[in-house]
Amino acid sequence: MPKNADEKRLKILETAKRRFAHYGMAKTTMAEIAKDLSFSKALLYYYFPDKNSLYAAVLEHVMEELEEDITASLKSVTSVSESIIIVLEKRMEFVKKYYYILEYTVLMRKDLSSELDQLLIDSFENQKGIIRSVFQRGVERGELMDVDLEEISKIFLFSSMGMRLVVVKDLKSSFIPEKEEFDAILAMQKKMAAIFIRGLKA
Amino acid sequence: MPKNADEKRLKILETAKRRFAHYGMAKTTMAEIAKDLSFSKALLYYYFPDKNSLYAAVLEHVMEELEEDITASLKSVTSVSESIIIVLEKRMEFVKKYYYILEYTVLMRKDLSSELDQLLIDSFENQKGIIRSVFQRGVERGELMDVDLEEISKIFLFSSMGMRLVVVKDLKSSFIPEKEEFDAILAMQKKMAAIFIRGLKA
DNA sequence: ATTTGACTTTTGCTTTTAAAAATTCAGATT
DNA sequence: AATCTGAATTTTTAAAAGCAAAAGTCAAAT
Repeated sequence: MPKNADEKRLKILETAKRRFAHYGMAKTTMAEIAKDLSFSKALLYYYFPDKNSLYAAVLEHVMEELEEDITASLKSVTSVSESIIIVLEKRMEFVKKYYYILEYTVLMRKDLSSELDQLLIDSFENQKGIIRSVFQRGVERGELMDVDLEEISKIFLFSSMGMRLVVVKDLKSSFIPEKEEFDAILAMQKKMAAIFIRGLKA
Repeated sequence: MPKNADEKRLKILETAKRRFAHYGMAKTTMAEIAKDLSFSKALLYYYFPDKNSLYAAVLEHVMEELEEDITASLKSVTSVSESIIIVLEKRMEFVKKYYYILEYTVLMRKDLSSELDQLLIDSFENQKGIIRSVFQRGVERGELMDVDLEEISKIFLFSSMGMRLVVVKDLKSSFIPEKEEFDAILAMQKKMAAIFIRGLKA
């Protein structure tokens, strides 16, 4: 049972997350979220100014979760190759788990509130930062040659995210991709990463 | 002045190409094409069964032009790096020139006639074939290590096409990308290619 | 400071429908 | 017979109207 305001806010966030992850933004109503919690609809508006902000908060929450997860997993690893594999795997794991929240939002990038849009940009920058620090450690330990880290991490991220998009374009009829498709893309991303990293070796 | 049927067919194709490249499929009417040529609308239907087929014929024509252009340019080059750069440059040149016909069609991949869809698949395979033969020559001359050519060329193509898509997603409001955007993507693709190829060196 | 039920405003569908565009065809022309 | 056309027909598209559902507001209660 929530005791104070902050806890209640969090409860709303979690319930909304479940709904959004399963049905997406458009197919989730504020009334449904309220009903799940046995709150009044108006209460949701007491804690969040509007639906968009609630969605943005959920998205932010998910992205923080991903970042923390990746950062924690990277602690125990040193080589660039292993690190990148972990990043790719974690990312795909989250994409699978929160498909509607993550990819669908990215795909709908056009006609998105500027708030959400900024969040996606931040997320991209964040991912790039993670990649960059991985490469940076590689350079520092002499594993990789000295390169423009900012540029290289951007290029790497574009390549791997891009591969994903090429395949998404292919998904004709069905809407939610199959597990096999996720796996196939991940396999390609890993292969690409291996070649890419080899190409950066000192 | 067209003298026979084949010439007239070609005239139609060229006029349609101009219209489609400039205004896209949806904003080009059969009546307009006919008017450009001072033909009757019905005559277009004598040479092409329907609008879709005409569009498909135009797309095919453009893709053949691209392939021939690339193949010819590759004749004089031997190194893998130079070859890939040529492929990337030519491809971007065509994307710029026939923006609506090429990218727009790819972007609209969903809800496309199966005829057009097949054409895009063929085009993709074709591009992959070109890349593969470049890599193959590299392997044969001992420049590159021995790899699964089919797989590697697919991965390379996905990466470079994907980078393009990531950026296209970014294009918020405006519809036709600026020259600078094309150039920026091309620069990234080249950089990625350089690292990728280095990663494949024997 | 929280919470809600009742109320107002927006948004997102159908349905309607008129115009535009695609497509067909009977017959003319070469 | 192969080409070609004007006119007619069918299909799409796009704007307008109506309506139900969902978003969002607010005065009053706890």
